[in-house]
Amino acid sequence: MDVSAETNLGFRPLYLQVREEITRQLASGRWQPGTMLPSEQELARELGVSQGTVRKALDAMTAERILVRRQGRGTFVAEYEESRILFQFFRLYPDSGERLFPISKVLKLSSATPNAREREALGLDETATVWRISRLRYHGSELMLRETLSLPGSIFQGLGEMEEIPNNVYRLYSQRWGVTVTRISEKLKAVSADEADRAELNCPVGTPLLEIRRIAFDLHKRPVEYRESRCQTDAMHYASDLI
Amino acid sequence: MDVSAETNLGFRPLYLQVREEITRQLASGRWQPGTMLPSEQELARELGVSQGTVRKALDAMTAERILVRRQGRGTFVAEYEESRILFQFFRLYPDSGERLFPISKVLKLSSATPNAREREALGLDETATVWRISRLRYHGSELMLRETLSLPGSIFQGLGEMEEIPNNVYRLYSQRWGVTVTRISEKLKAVSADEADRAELNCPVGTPLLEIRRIAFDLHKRPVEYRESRCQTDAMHYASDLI
DNA sequence: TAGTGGTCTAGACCACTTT
DNA sequence: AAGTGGTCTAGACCACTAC
Repeated sequence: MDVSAETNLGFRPLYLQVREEITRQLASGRWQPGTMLPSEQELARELGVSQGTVRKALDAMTAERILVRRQGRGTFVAEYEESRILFQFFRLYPDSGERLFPISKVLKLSSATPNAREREALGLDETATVWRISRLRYHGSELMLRETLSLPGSIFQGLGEMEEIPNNVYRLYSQRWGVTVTRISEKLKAVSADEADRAELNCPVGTPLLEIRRIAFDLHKRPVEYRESRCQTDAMHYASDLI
Repeated sequence: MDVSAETNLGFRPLYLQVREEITRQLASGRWQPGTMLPSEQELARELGVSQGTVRKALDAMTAERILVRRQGRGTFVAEYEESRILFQFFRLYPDSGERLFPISKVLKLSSATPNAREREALGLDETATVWRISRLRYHGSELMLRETLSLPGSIFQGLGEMEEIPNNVYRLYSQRWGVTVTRISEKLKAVSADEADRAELNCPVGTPLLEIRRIAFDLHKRPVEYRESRCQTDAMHYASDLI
């Protein structure tokens, strides 16, 4: 058999290996959100590759929004500032007027055995536990949606003892547990308001609501949050850009 | 005044100029969808820049899904095959089972003066005309949604004389009018089925429906299609990935 | 002025496809 | 074997920021 005619299956570009190594160091906590990475030249020396190869890795991570590069300043670990949450992770817009960061009011924080949907979304079994956070969210003074967040107890240890859950939970995950949310997958349906919706959202039973089922993934593509939201869309809409 | 301290406002990277030039030639019809572009080396010679600069331009256009690059074969103008439509431009999925390209049944094709929403979406005024295509769409044998497409009469001349509108309208736009859809923006709401929905979708008045208002843009970022869809989501969902 | 990322070039070599 | 895109390197220079 002529070896030269074979396909080289084991091939893995150097810049992808570099990206993985930088991701590993990031996950291990070498650089905190908001801090600067070493310069391209320095990383290249550290890793024993050329500066152009480091650049390709950093560019890929910038495209994934894990890093932020600023010409003349440096390369930084992305933070969960409100503007980023608003633009990257939140697709609900008011039909008219200014966009505001949603205010949250927590109704309940509890621990439970995961139900079927939580198990499937988070890859858990019946022996696991989840935290459940029920909350309402407001756009300004307008009640917008109600939702329940489900979080694996194994990852978010001690969550139940928190006195207050902030509006910006992704920043909390990052600061308290080192969990970096990088990708989100959402499934939408139109549903009818039930009795619970009526009680919490103050709308008649039967009102059409937008139901959003979200799974959030971390740096290692591990599911870390499952969320079910039910949203009134008479004055809001969900925006989606297909590129 | 020290010139060296000023910011260089007029700066425009060469690879962006190259991208624009290639986009211009693409829009002018030099290469049809599915055909191969000249090699990087050849384009570099034509345009008087280095091969690396051409590569950067082609990579950017590939990221925009205008081009498709295949190692060992060449760089091709993206086509509107069904798989691309399904993955890039169509976000509705069955809750279970296989995804199918939606079958369309045209109910009506007419010409009209644009209403307020059409004027705003397509940037038209009261003196313009639009084509309106009303149709039903099926996933297999399952009726999924009803929708109306609105198209500027000035762009899609002669559309009214067509005997049949194919399922894949973006391929039609491309083949017949040289209109290349590259980006789509959608706004979603949950609404209640009205009398017209009942009649066409065969569902009770009051059923929650997912309403999708879509604007499609061409190579020059010009709006070329406005679409309002109303979809039953008891067995389907709308998928959205936030990255 | 020094340091950072961004652009541009040139060339070598690799992986993949086609002939 | 020839031709394509993909990777990797090295170096020069540009644009931007901070000091």
